[in-house]
Amino acid sequence: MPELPEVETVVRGLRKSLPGRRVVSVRLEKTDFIDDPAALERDLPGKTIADVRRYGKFLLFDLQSPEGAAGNQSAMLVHLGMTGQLILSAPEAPVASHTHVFFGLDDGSELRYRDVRRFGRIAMLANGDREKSLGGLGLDPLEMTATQFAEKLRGRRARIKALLLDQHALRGVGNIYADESLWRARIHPVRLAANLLPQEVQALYRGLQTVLNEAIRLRGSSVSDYVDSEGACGSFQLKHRVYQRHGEKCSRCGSTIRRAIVAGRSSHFCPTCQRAPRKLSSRGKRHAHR
DNA sequence: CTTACGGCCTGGGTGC
DNA sequence: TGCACCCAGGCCGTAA
Repeated sequence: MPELPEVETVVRGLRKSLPGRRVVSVRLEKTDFIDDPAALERDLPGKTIADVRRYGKFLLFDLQSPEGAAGNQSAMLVHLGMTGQLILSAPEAPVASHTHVFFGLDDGSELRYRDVRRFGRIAMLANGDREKSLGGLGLDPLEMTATQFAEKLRGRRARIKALLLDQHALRGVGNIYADESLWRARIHPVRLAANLLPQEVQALYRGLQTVLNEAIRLRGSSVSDYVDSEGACGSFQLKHRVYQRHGEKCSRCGSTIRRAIVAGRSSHFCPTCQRAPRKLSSRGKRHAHR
């Protein structure tokens, strides 16, 4: 599933060839994941892609009108959801199943959007819409300081796993990198953010940055459908220590990795390295035997 | 306001 | 061969 490192890898790939390219055509198949399909077909052709950027798990295509000047702040927003792919192809290349959008470019190449589950999203953003769509998002985990991170956790009674996944707190972290960074910081996913010790917050900050940077270096984790803009798999899935490794041995202590539902998501952790808290929360339902 | 949780979207994989 | 079921990420509505 595309999270920060996967989206970053796609963006870096697209930046090698898209800036300066003009979109000459848009062809749509299924459109139920597109905010306004008619607007996409009407407004995108003729625009030049000035830049491609990542914002959390979103890709942002900055667009320029041919005339220059007026109405020049438009952009296209893409979220890959769980199975979304953006792949640069030759127009004559075979079309993979579940390919729903074809962007024809002025150099004769084609950018294709493929999404098996269609949990992704595409939207055209006019001048003022950028703030509306992206303004509520939290800190970028690779740009924040340790102090900003600690500040974000302070006083929060939510489980740390839920907070890591909350895009309004941090932008870009998903299930894989939440579990992997918690393992590195030796923090159990049900711990309340406010109860983390300063040195644990520090360890989590470092764990997040280490895991995310290493995952970017290895071009992301290909666990389901993820591939980069050239259709190639990443390899960070080979470095996962807990994610989807339940039943295997912890590489640090040899205990058996467990899986449990936390914050509505399956969570993977080492029960020895990542100690469960005594009390789950103020309305804990555990009897606390022993 | 904060947090928790269930439901919804979809379809590939799994297990019977 | 079929088929019910699980599960994924994000988001939204509801409840406490």
